[in-house]
Amino acid sequence: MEYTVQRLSRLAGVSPRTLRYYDEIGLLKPARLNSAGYRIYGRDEVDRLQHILLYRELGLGLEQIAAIMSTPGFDEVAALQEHHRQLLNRRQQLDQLITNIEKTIASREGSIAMSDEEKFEGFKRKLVEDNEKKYGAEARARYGDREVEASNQKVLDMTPQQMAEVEKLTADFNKTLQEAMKTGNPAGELAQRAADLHRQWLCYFWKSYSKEAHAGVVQMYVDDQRFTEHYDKIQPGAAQFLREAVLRYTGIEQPD
Amino acid sequence: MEYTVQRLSRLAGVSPRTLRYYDEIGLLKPARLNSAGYRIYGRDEVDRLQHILLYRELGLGLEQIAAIMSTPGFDEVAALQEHHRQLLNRRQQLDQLITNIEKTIASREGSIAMSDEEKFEGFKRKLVEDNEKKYGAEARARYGDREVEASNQKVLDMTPQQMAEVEKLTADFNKTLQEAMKTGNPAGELAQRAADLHRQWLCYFWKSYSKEAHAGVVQMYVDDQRFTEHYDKIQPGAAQFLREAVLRYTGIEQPD
DNA sequence: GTTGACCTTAACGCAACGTAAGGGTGTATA
DNA sequence: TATACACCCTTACGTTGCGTTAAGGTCAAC
Repeated sequence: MEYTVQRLSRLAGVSPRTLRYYDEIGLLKPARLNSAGYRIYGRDEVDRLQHILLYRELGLGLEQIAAIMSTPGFDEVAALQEHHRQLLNRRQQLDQLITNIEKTIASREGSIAMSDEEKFEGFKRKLVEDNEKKYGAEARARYGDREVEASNQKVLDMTPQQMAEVEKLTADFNKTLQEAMKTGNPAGELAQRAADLHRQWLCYFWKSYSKEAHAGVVQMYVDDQRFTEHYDKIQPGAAQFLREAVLRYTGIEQPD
Repeated sequence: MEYTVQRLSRLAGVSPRTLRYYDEIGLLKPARLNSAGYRIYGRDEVDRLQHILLYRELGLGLEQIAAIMSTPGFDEVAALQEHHRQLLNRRQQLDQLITNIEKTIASREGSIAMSDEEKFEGFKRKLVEDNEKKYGAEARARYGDREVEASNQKVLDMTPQQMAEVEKLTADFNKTLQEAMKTGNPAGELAQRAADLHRQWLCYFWKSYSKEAHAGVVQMYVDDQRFTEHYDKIQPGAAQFLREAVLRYTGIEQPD
């Protein structure tokens, strides 16, 4: 079966403009152009479009979708299974929101009073969700599902006061790290204070602290470009510097 | 409790920019400005923001949110209940998508085959959803839940061929109506043909046709600005003209 | 009295399209 | 054979809901 833009658009429930746009950005090229330059789509393109829409439905950006679908070892079934899992997750989030609305209705009707913090509970869960979207798959691969769930739960359980403390800690840590880098010495006092602040910070997210895990995570900061970029915003080379400092702090992999 | 932009933003999990933007478009004004022009939010604004975020979570545009929240007889609890219903709806849609993914996985593994139409099933439901978002609440209020559900179900059950027929019918109807308006006579042959096409069109969405309902719906086209605007795009005065034509067609409220 | 963390407005940037504008194509029908 | 009409094309500017500098006031603390 061959489709022109409009036919395919009707089949899939998107606009012709969307298909042209996807062509323009190279996300979904037509199988061929006819003599007059019309876009002609075939069976493969139908399948590809279906996938694109699935990913889109999951909230991924088109660029990310393109990246995922073009990776050489792209395992379709595995990817679908992963998204199946995410959809289940999202349904859970929806349930939370539904509960939240029900509670709100009840409070409007005067039966329960809600604190300011409670009012935003559903949204806080969303923060966790967004984080999941960014780092979830990799984090799970590295640490296993149980660890990640525990971390998420800890964030959800935080009071606003604790949230504020975490933010303060983050700020302190950033400042201290920046100061420490000026000294250039990852073994110095400032650097060790930064490492300690980093440990404190981690303890807000981990159910238990270990030196090994701490050393592991800063190693990841160096290995994973996204983390590197994040820390390098504080100052170029920050991820590297932090790793050196934490290795000394934990006493693991003592350099000679 | 009083909040500055950043404090409130942290409480609610949004950015300060978002709060300033909401102020800018008049969606959420601070309770007052302090002597230096700082925005100061109070308890009422916290509540209002919570509502805004709830609506936003439901996928409503900010303009629509403002409209809903500013209508004079705005019944908060009723609105919340309406959204509660929509959330349940959305969960159903998610379930549909999950089913679709499961089917896709199965088909990738070679156990079943999917038709091109099936591949987009979950997404077609989204069309219905979007429609719901626009007109759902009012439609339900006017016709009751059962009628609306039935209509949605009919759309979902449509084959692509039927969808195409509907579109053809829509085009025919638009053209005929336009022609009819040139004659200026809502009782004329062309106008009556337009009315008949309109009846046919309705039959794709209604589980049963009645002259009374037909007359009622064209009256609504005139009363409801959004419909009026839609039909007036065909030609100014189209909604009015169609109403006259259909009243003659159905023989209801015969004018003298 | 000077940091540093807040606040302000103004303005441009962004994704993912929607929406004309201006023009070619193709086929059915008068 | 002409012409109508439903398609198709590219180009390009508009939209939503903010993110992100830029350029500059405010204020509590050291």
